[in-house]
Amino acid sequence: MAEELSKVYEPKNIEQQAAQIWAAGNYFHAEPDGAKRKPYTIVIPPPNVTAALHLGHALNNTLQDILIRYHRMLGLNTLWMPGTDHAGIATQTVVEKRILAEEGKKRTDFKRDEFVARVQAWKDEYEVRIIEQLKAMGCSCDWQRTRFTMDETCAKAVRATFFKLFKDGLIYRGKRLVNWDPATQTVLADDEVEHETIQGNFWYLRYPLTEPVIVDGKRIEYVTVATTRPETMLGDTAVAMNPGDPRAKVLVGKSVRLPIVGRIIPIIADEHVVLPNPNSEDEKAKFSTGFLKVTPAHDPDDWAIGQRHKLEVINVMAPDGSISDKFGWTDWEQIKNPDAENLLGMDRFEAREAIVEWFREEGLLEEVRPYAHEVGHSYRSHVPIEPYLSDQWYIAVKKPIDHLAKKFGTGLIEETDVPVNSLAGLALKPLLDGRLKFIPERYAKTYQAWLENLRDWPISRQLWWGHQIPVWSLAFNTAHFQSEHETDDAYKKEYLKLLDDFLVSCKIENDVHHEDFGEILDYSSFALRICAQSPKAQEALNLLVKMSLGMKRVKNRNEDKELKSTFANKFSTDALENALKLKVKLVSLKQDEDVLDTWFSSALWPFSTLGWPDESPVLKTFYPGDVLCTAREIITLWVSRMVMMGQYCAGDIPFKDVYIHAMIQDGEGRKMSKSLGNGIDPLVAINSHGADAMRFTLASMATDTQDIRMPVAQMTLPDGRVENTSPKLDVGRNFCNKLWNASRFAMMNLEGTDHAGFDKNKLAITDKWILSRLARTISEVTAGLDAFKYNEPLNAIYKFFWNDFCDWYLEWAKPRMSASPTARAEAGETSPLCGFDASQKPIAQNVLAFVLDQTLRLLHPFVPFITEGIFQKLNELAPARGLKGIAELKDAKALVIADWPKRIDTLFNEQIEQQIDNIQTVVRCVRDIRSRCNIPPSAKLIVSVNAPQDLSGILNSDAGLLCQIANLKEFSASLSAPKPKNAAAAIAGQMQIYVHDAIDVVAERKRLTKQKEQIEGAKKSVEAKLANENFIARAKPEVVAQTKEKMAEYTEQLKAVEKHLAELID
RNA sequence: GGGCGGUUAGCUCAGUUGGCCAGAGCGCCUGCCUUACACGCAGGAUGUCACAGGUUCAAGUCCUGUACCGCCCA
Repeated sequence: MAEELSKVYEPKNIEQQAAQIWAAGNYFHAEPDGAKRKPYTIVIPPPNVTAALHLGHALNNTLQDILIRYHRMLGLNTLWMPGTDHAGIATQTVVEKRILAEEGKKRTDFKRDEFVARVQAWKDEYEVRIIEQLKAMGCSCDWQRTRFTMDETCAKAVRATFFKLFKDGLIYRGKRLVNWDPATQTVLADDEVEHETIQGNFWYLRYPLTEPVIVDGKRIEYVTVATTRPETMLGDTAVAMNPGDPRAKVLVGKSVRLPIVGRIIPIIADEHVVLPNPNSEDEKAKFSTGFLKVTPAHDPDDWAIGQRHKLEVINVMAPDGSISDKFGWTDWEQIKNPDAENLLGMDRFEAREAIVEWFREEGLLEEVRPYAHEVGHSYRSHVPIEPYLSDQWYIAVKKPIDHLAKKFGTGLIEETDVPVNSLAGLALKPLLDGRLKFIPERYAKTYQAWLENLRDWPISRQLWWGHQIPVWSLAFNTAHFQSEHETDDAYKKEYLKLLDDFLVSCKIENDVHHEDFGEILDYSSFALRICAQSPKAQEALNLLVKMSLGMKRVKNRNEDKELKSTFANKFSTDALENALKLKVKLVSLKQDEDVLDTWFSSALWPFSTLGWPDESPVLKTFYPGDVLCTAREIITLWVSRMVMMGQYCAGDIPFKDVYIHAMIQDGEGRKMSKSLGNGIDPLVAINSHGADAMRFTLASMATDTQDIRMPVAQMTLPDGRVENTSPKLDVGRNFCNKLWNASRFAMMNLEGTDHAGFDKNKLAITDKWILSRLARTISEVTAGLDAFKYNEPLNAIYKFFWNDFCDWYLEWAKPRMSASPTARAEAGETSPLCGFDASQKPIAQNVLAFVLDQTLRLLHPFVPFITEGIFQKLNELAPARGLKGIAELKDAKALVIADWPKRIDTLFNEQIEQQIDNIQTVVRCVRDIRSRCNIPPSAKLIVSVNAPQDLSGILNSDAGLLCQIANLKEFSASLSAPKPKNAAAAIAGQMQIYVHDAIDVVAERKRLTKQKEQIEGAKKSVEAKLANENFIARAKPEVVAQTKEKMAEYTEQLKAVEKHLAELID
């Protein structure tokens, strides 16, 4: 059977095989077990359904899988919750692009639900691909629990949370400047704005003062503002200057007449204004006049100034970026003049030219200076972004929540303006208390600083793809009541009564919450907003919406009739009656068209996926979770919000540890991206090198730095495609191949292993040595994983497996396991020094099986497929693998659920490790001489060693090991061993090693001279230390002692080298 | 503008609390198809630890400053 194993590791087969075993055993599935085992939970950062996974995802998920598999083997009840994110704007955008490219249609050519269906189809396709990719990477997620941020389970949590927030008064509507793309007429998220440097101008415009003033004896008629966007001056509502400006005393409080427009606007004082300084390095100071035109509706900074000074906000543009009086030019009626009217309808850039020209003609254009500056551009249409004023929904993050005061306390968090019982406080406090930890620690700062300076969270997006905001606005027409009531309050009372009757008769009064009256939409109506939590309440409202529309469009009486009967059936005839009563008084009723920010649903992910708000054993067992593993750009966007919402909704932080991993870059330190074409597709990596190889490479690169570079190289695949891969992947593949072959070799020798024949008293020194090394490795790997290290434990296993186990142990074990003494004799093993003891076979076999078994377990979290494959074969060949009296092992059907190796302190053996180290040194010296003197490997040599008595004794007792591995025919060591004539000599530690009959004098001299220089160099630095009185006096005693020992050793060595060199000259 | 990193061999990176004549893998050079592995074996060469100061008996490691590269937030 062992012969069937291929000579080269072929990942495909073994990946399939292992995946089948895991699936058949359903090992990834977690169920509550009544707290028999400690639970361990990780929720996946749900990948966007926008696109397939890239290498960064591969890293992210590999690291999570390592943690998950490790903890599963530790025996915890381990859940890795998988799923995907709908990624609102990103996904909608890709789909829009594709539809435009393939069908020439725009989003607005579809009805909303038609378009959403198209996005849904995209999502279905990519969700499948993503899950397949994760599986191909070996991720051991609980696939049965796979969630999607817009599925019914998650939607329920979204509704419940929104409702809770709404009820707690944390949700409100407010105005905000958004990134507006006038070409496609959509809002863009900040990260969809690309900053480009533009060669533009500063235009210096004169604004005449309404009354001239005298400053320092000079009469001033106007102030000059500098702007890069003259067209926005139409919306100016103030001119600001720094209060520190010497002219401010006189000018602040005065006003100017805005050219073209004629609006009288005040001069105000604001710290934000940069003082002019023509010699400054600071560009802003260099170009500043000290006067800043303030346009709150068209610039974020000006907006802030406007807020501080309660300035009027005047929007002079239409959504397409043209100058318009229709979208918030509140004083247009007063302004209206031919010069301004001329500008209406002009594109913003046309208007810019026209306005500059106007100023020039009027003699108000003081100067034009070229200026290079950053301008935000739409990543979609590439036109400059327009900051545009619009209404948005917000969550108040610093508002205290009364009913949480009992649990979380009240008051401000020290040195902040964040109330403990506000959303921001709920997220910040656990960090300060040490309950929430970041790894690496430095990222805690990012988190903390963000929360401390947090502004209210805008949660609405003008998109179609996402969770539609569950708020319905009603407007009542006061005209309907005029005969009955005289005061507003009386109207309100009646509206409320009508509404309540409706809600009660629908039995949804507990599922909705409405804001107080108060917002006046226009002179003839009042409005209120209803937030509905349950699908039932939403249905009632939506039916009411439809009925209201039907009423107005009398054309379809059948439809209207049908609606009514549907309503009556779903609710009751009573309810219908109330609905109709209500309907009559309505001017409008509609659901808010916006959707929620994607991060809103993501924030709930750690508990929405577990079925919250339903209290179930699953939620109880697996929430709160343990670790979140993600990238650093997500700390503020996502991590903070999960903690916030976890506390607010589920009453506890969603995880204790946040592991932040590095970002993968290409060899030049650039982000991997589609546009640069420097990305690596994980599936290509898996196909070319194997999933385990990819994981190995990624994990070995995972240190706590912030970036990791992965040189990208093109490679032709077997099917002829040319794809990006990386030479770094070879590292992993080579390791897997080594693992494969060493295991193959081991298994060739394990057939018929006599487990009972093991006797711990017969362990060879090499057995004790490899077990000591193993014990060390187990404790290093375990400690490393517990500390969220990946590269260190992997390195430790790599060294152990390759440099100890394969390079030395296997070589030494070969003869012990070979068929028979006769066979060995035939193979030329005749030296009496390499004696053969038949009783050694089961000892070597059992140790070999044990060490291989333990190695597989240690490696499994990193390279799950190959280790599972080998483990299965090992189970067939050597089913029992413990070492009687040393380490017992429990059987495991599959490695994925096998026990993690236990620390075996009794196996540590410092002395034996030292002993083998000496032997290895001798062997290396012999090999070095062999290589330099061109002695063929096949030549059997005679070697003697001059070394202190005790060391000589040890070497002599291990002569067999030396002979075997260095291919010697004779070996001896003694205190007084002389250097034979024609021998080459090497000096190492306290040993002088003589290889007899190696007579290349030239090579020998070269070698010894070099060694002499080396020793001299080392001696010199040690001498210098010892000559320094301060060193003797102040350094730690053990360091001084160590240095003295070294000094003695170097002195001896130098003597020996010099002697050998002298003899050589003779 | 604020914050956080990085700069160590040709390349990609380790280097724990200062004790190091500075390590690994790849690449390079030499010799090997040695019956597990040429995706391998054996051996070898390779560094002003970005720069300038400082602290210390001792600095790649700690402190200050400079330069360059990168990321995040405004």
